[in-house]
Amino acid sequence: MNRPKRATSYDVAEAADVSQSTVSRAFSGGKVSSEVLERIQDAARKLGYRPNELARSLISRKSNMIGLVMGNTNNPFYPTVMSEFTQELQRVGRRVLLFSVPAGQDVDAVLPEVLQYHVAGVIIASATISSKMARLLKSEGTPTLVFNRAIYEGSVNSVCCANEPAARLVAQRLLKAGHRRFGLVGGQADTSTHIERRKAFAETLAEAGIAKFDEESGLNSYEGGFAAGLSILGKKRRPDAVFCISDIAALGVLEAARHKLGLNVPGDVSIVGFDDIPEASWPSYSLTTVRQPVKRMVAESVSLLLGQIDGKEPVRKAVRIPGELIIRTSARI
Amino acid sequence: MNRPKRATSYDVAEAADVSQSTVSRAFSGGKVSSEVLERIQDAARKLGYRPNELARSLISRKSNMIGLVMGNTNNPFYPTVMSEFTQELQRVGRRVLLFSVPAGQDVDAVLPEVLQYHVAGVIIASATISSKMARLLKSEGTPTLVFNRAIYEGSVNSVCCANEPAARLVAQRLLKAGHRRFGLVGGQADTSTHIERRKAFAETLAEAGIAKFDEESGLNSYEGGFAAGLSILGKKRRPDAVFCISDIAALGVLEAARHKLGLNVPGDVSIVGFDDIPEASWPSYSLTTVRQPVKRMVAESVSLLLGQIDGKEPVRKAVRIPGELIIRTSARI
DNA sequence: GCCTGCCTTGCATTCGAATGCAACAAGGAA
DNA sequence: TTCCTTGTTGCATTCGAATGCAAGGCAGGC
Repeated sequence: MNRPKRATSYDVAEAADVSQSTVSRAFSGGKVSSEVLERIQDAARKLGYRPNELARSLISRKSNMIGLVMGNTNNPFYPTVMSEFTQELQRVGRRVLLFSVPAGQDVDAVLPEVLQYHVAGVIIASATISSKMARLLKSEGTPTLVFNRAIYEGSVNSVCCANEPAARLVAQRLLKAGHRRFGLVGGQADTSTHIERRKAFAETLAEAGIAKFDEESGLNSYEGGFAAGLSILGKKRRPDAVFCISDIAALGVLEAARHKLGLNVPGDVSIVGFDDIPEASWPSYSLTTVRQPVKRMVAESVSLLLGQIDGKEPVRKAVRIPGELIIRTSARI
Repeated sequence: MNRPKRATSYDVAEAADVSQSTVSRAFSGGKVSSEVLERIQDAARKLGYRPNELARSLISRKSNMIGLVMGNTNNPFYPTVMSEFTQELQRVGRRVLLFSVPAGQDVDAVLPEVLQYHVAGVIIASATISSKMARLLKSEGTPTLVFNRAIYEGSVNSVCCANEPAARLVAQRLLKAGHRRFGLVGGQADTSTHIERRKAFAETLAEAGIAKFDEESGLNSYEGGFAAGLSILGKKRRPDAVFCISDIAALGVLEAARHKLGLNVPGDVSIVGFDDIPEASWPSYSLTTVRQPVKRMVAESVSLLLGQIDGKEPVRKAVRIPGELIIRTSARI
């Protein structure tokens, strides 16, 4: 590999008959007379010169890469999130350095690697952050934002959906429509999304005098939802309403109900999801669900993180974006 | 932002009472006596030192970042691809610098930006590369791989599905099963996936004496497929078999057929897709389709690119991975 | 005891761009 | 004319780690 040497600022400097410093200033917004600027741009164009971002980041001690750490990739909600983040960050001139958390590992393993790249900030989606890592990030001074997980301690910003009012509303509407036996298909038990949605749902039922409901884990995957659906709806006294912590699990439940158990949805059982992934709106499902406004959440996340990078925003902020109940036909509501 | 200074190799050197060079060697596999190595590792642990990847890449003139350029993100096939690439590259110790091609723009706009980061290689997925860019990449000496698009000229490697035999097989099976009026729901007309699949399909029909078939663009999106389905199946003399260039469009066609036009699938019309996205296997769809073996394609892509980076592989290679016809119930076949 | 050779370590330089400071030119005020 | 101001430009240094080369230590062979 005799990799051809790329043109550097020195090459351009020589060609334009100026010093390297001037070339640098020409490309980073410094003061340069218009006549010289033109000469430099001409030379740069001829040589195919573009500043080396690595050198730039090294000397200026600030990179414009953002580390994006993604956990679970089974759930089609997250590809959407990832793609929104990439586009939004790109729009504001930032680059995305992508990390995925390998199945079975946790974020702690990859975060140090992210930091080796001296990213300007870190976004953690679909995963929580241990207090050990929170401390690490703080001591390194790397602004961090956790997406779609609430952080109850530490100094990390977070943006997530207002889970509790949304879950409460779902329970209220189901109750009001006359449902009496409930089921819940959860996600990972230790995530804030699961905990908060479950808690608000359970409390609302309890307030109406319903102390118990069936519960299964849907693992935030289609297959998990399918299995949970079979189990929860296969019983003699099956629920007449099932609330699912994620749409992808809800679709699994729906398929199991219709195609495996021969149930009518919503005739025999109402099914409600959470997320509003694209599939939820397809006619075969027409899933009633809580929409997480991804675009808004992502935009808010990015602006919060950028503010923190620029040192303007307060250190600790937990933003909650309200969800929206989308009524379709999978529930009598 | 008084960003706390991070520990450098000099700090570690001082703490371990060795020179900076020795610290560097300790972290990059050079020769260091075991006694000294231990001292260095102790000091590094205490200081929380990790080598700065940017400085490393700058001096050694090789980064371990791979630029991943993604086009179309509507099609759920690509999130899968992206996630597989991320995991596979991470597995071999590479990082992914992610770029998305903004809607309406082409790859030419983002490639120069990718190169500013002096990535070790570039993977372009879901988009083609102009010959101008191919020249640029060659002159910069950046190994490049195009995924899921055939490249007919230039010196760029590519990995894609063997589209023609697969499409031919679909046509043959549909013919054999007695279908006589055909429809095709295509993707973007200028992509090799569209062109190759369409061509093989058309040729096979022609060989059987069927010169004409209805054609619509499904835009490789659910909505596009839905609209195409309405148009193509809403006619008086509608096709009894529709082949779709992508699963996501096929699902749109299927929904339109069933829920808008009241057709029975496969009773009234057979529908066949291409990709085998997860949704295709869900009972509501049970889509007969051609599976693109994503894992194999990705693994092959990565190994090809790495080979090129290490200077071992030949410069030009077009790998074709055979697809597999997955028979489900959306087609009488 | 001395020389040879290997192994480990340190010194000095390098990658490519940013930036504080000094030098300089041009223009205006006194 | 002289002095001062303002605006450009260049010089020298810096970021943090890798690496060629030379120096030093130590063992083995003679």
